[in-house]
Amino acid sequence: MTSADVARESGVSRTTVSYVLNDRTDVVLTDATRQRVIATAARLGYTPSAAARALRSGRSDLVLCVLPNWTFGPAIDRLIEHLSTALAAHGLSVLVHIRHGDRPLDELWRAVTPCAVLGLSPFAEADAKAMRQAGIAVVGTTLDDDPRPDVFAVPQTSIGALQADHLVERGHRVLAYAAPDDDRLAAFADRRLAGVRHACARHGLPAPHVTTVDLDVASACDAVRAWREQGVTGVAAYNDEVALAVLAGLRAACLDVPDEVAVVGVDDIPAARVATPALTTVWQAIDAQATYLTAAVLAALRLAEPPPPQSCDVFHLVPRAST
Amino acid sequence: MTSADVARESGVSRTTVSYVLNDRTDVVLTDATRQRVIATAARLGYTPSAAARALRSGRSDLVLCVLPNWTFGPAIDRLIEHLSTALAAHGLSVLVHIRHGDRPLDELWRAVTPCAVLGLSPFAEADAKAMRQAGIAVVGTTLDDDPRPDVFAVPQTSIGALQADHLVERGHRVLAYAAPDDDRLAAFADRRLAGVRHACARHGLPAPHVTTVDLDVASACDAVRAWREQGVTGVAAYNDEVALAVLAGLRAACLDVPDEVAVVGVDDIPAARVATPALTTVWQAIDAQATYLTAAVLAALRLAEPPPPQSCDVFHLVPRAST
DNA sequence: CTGAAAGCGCTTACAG
DNA sequence: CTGAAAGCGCTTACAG
Repeated sequence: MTSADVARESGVSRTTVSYVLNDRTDVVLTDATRQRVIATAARLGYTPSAAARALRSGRSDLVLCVLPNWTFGPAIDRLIEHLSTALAAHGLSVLVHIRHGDRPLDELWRAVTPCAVLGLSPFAEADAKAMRQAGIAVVGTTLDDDPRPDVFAVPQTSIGALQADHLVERGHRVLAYAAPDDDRLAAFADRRLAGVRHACARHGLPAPHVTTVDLDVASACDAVRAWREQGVTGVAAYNDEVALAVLAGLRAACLDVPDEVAVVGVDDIPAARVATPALTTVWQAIDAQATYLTAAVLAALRLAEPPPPQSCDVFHLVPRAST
Repeated sequence: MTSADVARESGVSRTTVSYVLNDRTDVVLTDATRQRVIATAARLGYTPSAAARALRSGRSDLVLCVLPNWTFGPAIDRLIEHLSTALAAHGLSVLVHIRHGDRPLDELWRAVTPCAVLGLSPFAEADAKAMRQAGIAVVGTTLDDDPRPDVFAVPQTSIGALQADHLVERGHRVLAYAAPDDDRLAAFADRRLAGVRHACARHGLPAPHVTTVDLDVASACDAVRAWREQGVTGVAAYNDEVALAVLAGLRAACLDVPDEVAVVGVDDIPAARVATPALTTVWQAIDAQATYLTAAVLAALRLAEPPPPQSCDVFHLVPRAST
């Protein structure tokens, strides 16, 4: 089933079929011809060969979304869903690739020949350059603020700052940071910790006590006891899972939450809401992020204007009983 | 950077380059020539054009993995990671696509021209047929037992049965099933419930009381009260999130776990271990599943023998304090 | 042992 | 308004 079939069946040339199906308004064709070709193509169930098209034009309708190797949260899931839907409206299909190990990225994008690559974790500069040279639209991600329109900024420091500010507002003066026991998360954890640290300095408080907390009660209990000896009363956890472990540790150590120690997480996972006490957490406006990302991809493809600068307002604190 | 460049630089024809780079052992070439071509290709950083290759051969090195629209758990995440690594050893790249809405699948696979499509939720028969006709290796999934080697069976009923058997073993005679409030999960929830139902019948117990439980305390509390009036003492929850909500409901209703009511979940998410009381749950042997899937894909591509029949032993009960 | 040539299906200058 | 032809980069019979 090729464009030649559609041409023969419609009584026109392949050229005309191509013009019609690609909606080339700059070339003059009778409406009757257009209708006929479209109808024939539909009747025959014709789909242009993506391989041939990619070979010819050097690009495809595929958007490659490269994910880092950290655990998917429901957030990423929803982000991709939004993105897929929005880009589908422009005839683009989103394909997700989960990066693992240090296998070279170029093998992949060369194999896919996407029109755009969207990295949800930072790219190596060499990779980004190579892709751009190959004519691929590149949208990268940074964990910090970044004004460039082709960079998606998820300012992790803001998350940490939000957590710390909230604890300070609740009257806590000695804070701790509960870090995750997972190397893949280190880059994120470090940025969030930097946010907590910065906020402490801003409020004239001592630097936060940093402890790695495994996702089990014993580890959390140890951490809690150490913190108590240091006078800690407020804990910012890397995410809700770590925060729930901390809550369990506090329970095991018979400490009252939030009167003796307050805890704040990040993500607002379902378990946070039904924890005892319900967990205060930071919620991300995934929809707003997805909208920005979509606009950034379309702009990089010159299919739309550059997106308006990203709103800083993508994080919200959800106060609950744990603080 | 094309194969012509490599040919010129190596002083051979494009034919020879193609033979060497595709490891055609059936054609006789001097070792010296092979070495030279390989070295030149490496030096020039040559990567064959996937588009041209796909156009020529009608297939690519891409394996398209189609995911359903339900929330990713860490399980899916790890499954894909295993799969990607194993298939990469055969020169195949895994690309993930998350299906949403009812957008037609054929648009996607025609655009990607993968050599294989792996569905992690069941395919429509028409879709599977169309893909096979296009020469694509298809590996499907079913929620039930299935002996076919090109079908990945995740017998959801076994999960429900495992939960129910455990509760019965702990002495419970009146069971409830806590269903999720998410349409996308209905197919899974129904199969798991069928497993619980079947187990109850097998043990000569009344059918389980089925209640939808939202992920909040109020909803869970209502469900718990209703169950108590029906004499329920054992609850099988769709997954750990629902189970944690049930635990919260029981706490709100001042019922003791496990003495008055026992709860068992599915997935073993991190929060399950640190819940109060720690949540009994069902754990899936993702590694075994990934190994089977890999073998199934390779077999469908005729790159390996059909995999041995799937072990039924992919689920394990993790007993903790909640039962 | 190696090379010239055809052809995969498409798009697009160019010539009617 | 429409068609014949070139060419994207590859693989593979076929002819030396």
